Amino acid sequence: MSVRVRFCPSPTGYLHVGGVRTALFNWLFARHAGGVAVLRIEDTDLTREADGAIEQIQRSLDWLGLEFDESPAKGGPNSPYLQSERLAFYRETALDLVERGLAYRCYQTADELAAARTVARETDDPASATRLHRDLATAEVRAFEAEGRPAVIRLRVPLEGAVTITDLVRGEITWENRLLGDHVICRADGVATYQLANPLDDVLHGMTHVIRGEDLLPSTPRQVLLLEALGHRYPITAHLPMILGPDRKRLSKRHGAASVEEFRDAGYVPESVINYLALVGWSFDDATEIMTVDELVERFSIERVNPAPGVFDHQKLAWMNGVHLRGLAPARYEQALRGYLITSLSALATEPRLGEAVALVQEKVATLGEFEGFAGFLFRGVADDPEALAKVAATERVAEILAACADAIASLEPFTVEGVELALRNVCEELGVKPRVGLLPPRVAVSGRTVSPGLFESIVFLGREETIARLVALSRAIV
RNA sequence: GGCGCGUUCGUCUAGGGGCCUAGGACGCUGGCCUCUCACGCCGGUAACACGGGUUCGAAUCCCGUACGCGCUACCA
Repeated sequence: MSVRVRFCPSPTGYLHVGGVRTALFNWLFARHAGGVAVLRIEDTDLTREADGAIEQIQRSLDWLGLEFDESPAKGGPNSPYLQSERLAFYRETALDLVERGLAYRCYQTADELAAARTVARETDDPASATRLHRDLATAEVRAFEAEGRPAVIRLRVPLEGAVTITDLVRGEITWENRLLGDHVICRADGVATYQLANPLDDVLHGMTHVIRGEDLLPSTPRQVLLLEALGHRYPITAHLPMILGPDRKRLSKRHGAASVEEFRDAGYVPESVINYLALVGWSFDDATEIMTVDELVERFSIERVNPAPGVFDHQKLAWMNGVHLRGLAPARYEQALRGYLITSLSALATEPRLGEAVALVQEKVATLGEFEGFAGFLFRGVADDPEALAKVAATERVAEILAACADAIASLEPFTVEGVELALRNVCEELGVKPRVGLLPPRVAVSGRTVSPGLFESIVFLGREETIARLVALSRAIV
């Protein structure tokens, strides 16, 4: 049977790092196996739904290039992919289980439940609190109904036996049924809970594997039991390790950037986000780290997933982003850069010569976010940096150097990178100053800063007139 | 409290009984290269949680302890 997996976020907010990793591993697993990846939205709890969350999740996946074969947006042969569109069916299923005695109505109020729980907690049967209405007499049921008490539906979990799974990441795991308790599969308002909707949809969507976070591991036995009651077999599972913050707690917004969009807005490129995330919890071998998406697809295997949780390392992601940025084909770099500048509402976004500037910065910056500060002078005036100004002003014989540079540039022929380099080095030699000293004034004159892309390339990019104008402007500024 | 999972350098990891005086990468750091920055190159730093077993031999297998995390909702 061909592989079918799903990524099923609930639309409670943006797509966070942990979610992306789950989406990515599912996607890699499917693509590697030539199977199908499904995107399903688990929106059974409308009260928790955030406006626009579905669109935002889809947008994030699109930006990353993780294309799902079946999804709410795309549709597919197993519609719907939105749980809110299948509520009636979940309810019927729950009712059917009640009919068959495999589930039952529980009329406990929240207070009663809470009280029972605290008591049961101290006993050797802590799950008993969930079973209080498991065997209600008909008269009692009638009384509750007459009272108009709302009821939830609980699954009648066997008191004996155990559930054992063989997780692809963790191996064999067993839970005793009696410790599980009778969990709620349908709320008092008639809407199914995750414990019913999720496994049922997995069957309806023909899932062969369930690849999800370790936080969901404890709900596996409940879902296995539910599907058994329904006469289905639970898919093969693979529970991925959690992604932690530096404090070893689950990664969240308080640890800094936690959503895909934040990384995009910080100038990260999908190539590196994917590569980095693939490596938290998985590795190919003892040395390979930098990989393209295609290579990841080819090399990914769930067996090599590490069961231990991992700390998200911003620094390593930043480094990796630089590596990918440097390796990007110029056209792709320009595309990514323009996309970045557009979303960050930069005026540079429409510059026609952006592509030419790529060659000057590609080796220099680790994120697209540095572009504007680093290379903005190529498109507008020099940067305003008093410190740089002070530093040139303190340089010996600045005026002389600037004048000589201007002269050299003025008469230079041909006006090429090599030509400019030769000319400026000659200026240094004639004035008897080392290049690292002599090239500082023209660098500040041209860029406004002490740190810049290659000086000679920058000068050629700006052109003869503009360069001379800037050299002159600086000499005037420092006298 | 109960149940479950986990534990190799600060971090991500390789390792699945002898190849390990534990390898790679990020970070930090010394140096080289160099028009600044960055890249690159050479070097350094730093780990098998602890205690018992099993075995000729354990980072690797088993048990226990400790610690961490997750779950313990009419949230997913």
